Amino acid sequence: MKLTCPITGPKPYHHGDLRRALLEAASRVLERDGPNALSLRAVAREAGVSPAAPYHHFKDKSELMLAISEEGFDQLYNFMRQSADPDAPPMERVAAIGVAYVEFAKAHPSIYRVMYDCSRDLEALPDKAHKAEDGAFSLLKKAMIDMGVVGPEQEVDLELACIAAWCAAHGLAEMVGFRQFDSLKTKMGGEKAFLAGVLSHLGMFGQARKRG
Amino acid sequence: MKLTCPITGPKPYHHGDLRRALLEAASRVLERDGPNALSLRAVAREAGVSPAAPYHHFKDKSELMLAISEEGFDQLYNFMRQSADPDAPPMERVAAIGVAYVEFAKAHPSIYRVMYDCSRDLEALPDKAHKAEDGAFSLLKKAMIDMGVVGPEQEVDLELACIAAWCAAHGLAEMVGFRQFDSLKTKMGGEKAFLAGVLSHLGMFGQARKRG
DNA sequence: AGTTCATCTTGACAACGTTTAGATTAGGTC
DNA sequence: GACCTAATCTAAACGTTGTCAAGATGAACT
Repeated sequence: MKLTCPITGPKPYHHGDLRRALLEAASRVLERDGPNALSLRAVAREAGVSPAAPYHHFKDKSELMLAISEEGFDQLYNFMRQSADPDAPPMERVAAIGVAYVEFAKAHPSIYRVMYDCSRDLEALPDKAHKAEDGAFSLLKKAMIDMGVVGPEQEVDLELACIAAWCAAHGLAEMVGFRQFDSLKTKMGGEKAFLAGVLSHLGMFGQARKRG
Repeated sequence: MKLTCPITGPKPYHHGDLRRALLEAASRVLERDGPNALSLRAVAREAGVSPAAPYHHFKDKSELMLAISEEGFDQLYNFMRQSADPDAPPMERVAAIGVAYVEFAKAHPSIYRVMYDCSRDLEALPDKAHKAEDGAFSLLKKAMIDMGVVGPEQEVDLELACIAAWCAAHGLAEMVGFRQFDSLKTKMGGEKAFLAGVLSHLGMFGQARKRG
């Protein structure tokens, strides 16, 4: 059967660009049924192909997950970039990046979960394997340089500060992902105030808020 | 068959205290084969019982995992308590607690993974469901009060500071769990210096290091 | 037109979580 | 001591999963 999509036009192989279709199907499954329902077979089912079809595009399940993860980090990078107004003062920009990170994790909890499940399974592998994060990470690094808290001569300290910022954002993202903190939120008058409050205690985000 | 263990003596039910045995078997599987190999059947196999036996002691797999998780948080709590010398100045104590947290996660990566996999699956449940963390969390809170950074009158701010500290520690624990940071570590002359460096950027741990 | 090769399907396998029905045995009652 | 009840364990099965081998299909090139 020849499936020529009216939008994207004719596809390169006899059943279309299945790799792309699988990733989109995975995204749909993820949003609809959550990360625990994300099986290879469910993705194949959603894409309308046999359970073995994905094996011609991904070595195994973990490679599919990794591809989803990479798309997720791309989305995260774009969102962080959009949220950081390049004309804003550097400190505000760093703070905005941190807030964007947490907001992304909260808006797309399933994708965020897959992203870090993959990272966890890449455990003990060389740093090169984690290339997915690099785009977002270098965006943060650039903003931190502009911020001028760490001089450009101390690149070690810059790296440390960026790692620390990433830890803080990831820790907070996870925490608000699986804890409610309801009583505290109401006591503070909303989630936004709560997030700002926690961030004010967290390293360079705190610095940014104190000075900005 | 009557199995009377020579060490622990006769067991209450006809095949012994299976609940305890299952948890110990799970711990063994976890250390030997890692978190991805932790299946209900594998635990039953390790304990020498049928695949259906665990269902008389745990509602389902997630309840087994939760029990393991609770034991893990107990261990974490004890390790944190041991590491925080009660006679040391408060700021040192807070720093010691943070370092102990990260060291525990690094020393028992499989258990740590199960602990937070459970937390993630308890997502969107009331805070009461997360009672496992509470022991360790209140230990931190006590040390923070002694530290005197946040006055006891502002209990909201105290809570925020504790949450922030937990986020920082968890974020760092995960980060060093699945990233090597090898070049940076060697550049700094060891892992200890690296950890201290990152911590110095992270909120109240940073404060503790700057002042202590 | 025919060959080649990537792509997809079919059918199978082991392992998993879970349920049902039946065997075993501990603890309390006569 | 015999008996009953209820808790505990086993055996067998079901549906699902990740994965693979064998065969069918069709696109692209000669």
